[in-house]
Amino acid sequence: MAGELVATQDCSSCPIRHRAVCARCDEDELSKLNAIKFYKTYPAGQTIAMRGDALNIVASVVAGTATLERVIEDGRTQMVGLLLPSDFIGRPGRATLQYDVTAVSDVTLCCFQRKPFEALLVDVPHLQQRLLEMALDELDAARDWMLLLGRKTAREKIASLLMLIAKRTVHPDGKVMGDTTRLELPISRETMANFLGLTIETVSRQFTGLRKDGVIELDGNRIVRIPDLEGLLVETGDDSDGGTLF
Amino acid sequence: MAGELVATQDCSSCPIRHRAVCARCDEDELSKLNAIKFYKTYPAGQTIAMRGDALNIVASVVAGTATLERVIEDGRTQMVGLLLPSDFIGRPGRATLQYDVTAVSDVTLCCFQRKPFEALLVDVPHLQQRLLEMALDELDAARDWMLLLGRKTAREKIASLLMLIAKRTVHPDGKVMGDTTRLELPISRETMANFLGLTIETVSRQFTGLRKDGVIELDGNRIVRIPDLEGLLVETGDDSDGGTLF
DNA sequence: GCAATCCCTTGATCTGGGTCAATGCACGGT
DNA sequence: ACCGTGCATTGACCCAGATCAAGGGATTGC
Repeated sequence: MAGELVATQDCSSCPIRHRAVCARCDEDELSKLNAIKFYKTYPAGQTIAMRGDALNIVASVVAGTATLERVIEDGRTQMVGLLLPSDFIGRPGRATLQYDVTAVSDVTLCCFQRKPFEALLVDVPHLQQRLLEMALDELDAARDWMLLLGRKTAREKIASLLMLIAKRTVHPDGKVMGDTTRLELPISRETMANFLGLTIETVSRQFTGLRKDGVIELDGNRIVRIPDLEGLLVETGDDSDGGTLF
Repeated sequence: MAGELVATQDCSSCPIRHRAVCARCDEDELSKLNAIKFYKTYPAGQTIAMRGDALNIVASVVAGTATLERVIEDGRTQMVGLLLPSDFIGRPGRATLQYDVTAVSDVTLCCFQRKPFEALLVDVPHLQQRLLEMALDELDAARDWMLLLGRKTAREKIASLLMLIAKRTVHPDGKVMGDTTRLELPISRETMANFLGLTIETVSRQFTGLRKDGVIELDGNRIVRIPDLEGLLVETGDDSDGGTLF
């Protein structure tokens, strides 16, 4: 596992506190977490870990975007997880990794040594509980994603992806979407294709299609404006309960 | 939630003990589990629970096959979970159900009241741990499934499904596949289609295709014989690490 | 024995999205 | 300024799998 060691910081300032493992810890527990914690950064494009690697850390994403991918020998690739800030990597009780983990943008991870982390789990029940909650959330997300992969059309897939990114985009003012209709796509066309089970050509065509139909506006190829969110939802065939896809 | 109440049995004889929640319990813990436990059966085809239902139990599948499905308004259906004996339904901390649960064959569930079950989790850490393990297993399975849905061809999908059923089929002698090449499919063509993100016509055609190519033999439409397991694996493009799809 | 279902198969045809190939940028390096 | 390299777009064509439609057994009830 490559990546540059950055610094050991105090967990109380950990940017992921709001959603990740340390959110409910008291001072004592925090100091224990701090003792086994360190930060690493990876440049965009770098492989963070490969399928089959022994994984002796667990980590939270602090900044940037990473992906989990399954690859068949012939090169076909399916993304199986999109890791945005506050998402968790790795699992207690599993020594080896099932997927390739890749940094899509520059990524900062908040890492914990796996062994002592697991030991801590035994002492701190609410950590275990938090991990279970996160695993169940991921499971729900994975299942919504399965609906998308198995039954949605290319256009619906793109629309769902845009909605997903919108929901997970935190604007400088701290608000989440709704107020703004401007999105920065954190991933390339290829990454989207691997996410959606499409080819990059189809992704590209769908974007131009949506643009020509006036559903979205493109500014460069990473900025999307969605004037009429409702219109997009209609495209999505969205279950409107919002789903749990991240 | 319909279903006929069967009997309250002693947990030590619970057929799911080997994989489900009570596997590591001592006598005291077992008696606590027994206090909140009861069995229910559902006839084939019956809806066990609908998306949005308040779910005040959790349960293990003791016998039979059930499915978890996500349905879009226009009728498109994607199965997101296949529940075979020893699989677990429901989740602590979630009051409502995200998916439709349907009995495919006659199903017997070993049910626990959700509230007291959750209370028990707090007292019995290894139960919590077991649930986390199961959730992570399901997550791995879901992710393999995503690869299947997003990137595999119809034939590969069928082959993967057959392998999956083979792995989960327990023969009367207690052995799992390998020794036998004869499978009983627990699900209909339609259910398979919803599993694989295909139409029933395509599923049917793939079965005849595999038969004509000599890869499988059909006896009726629920019995499959696979003379050459290797041949099927070649079809599958199987990652050969076996994957974790159930 | 005869409908009526249910589930499955098979055929004919269509089409969404894949494949192959060319072109268009935006960039960093020399 | 000029290339090279890495995305993204666009076009032409094709094909796996969907769709539409017609039977083909089993099983059940009358």
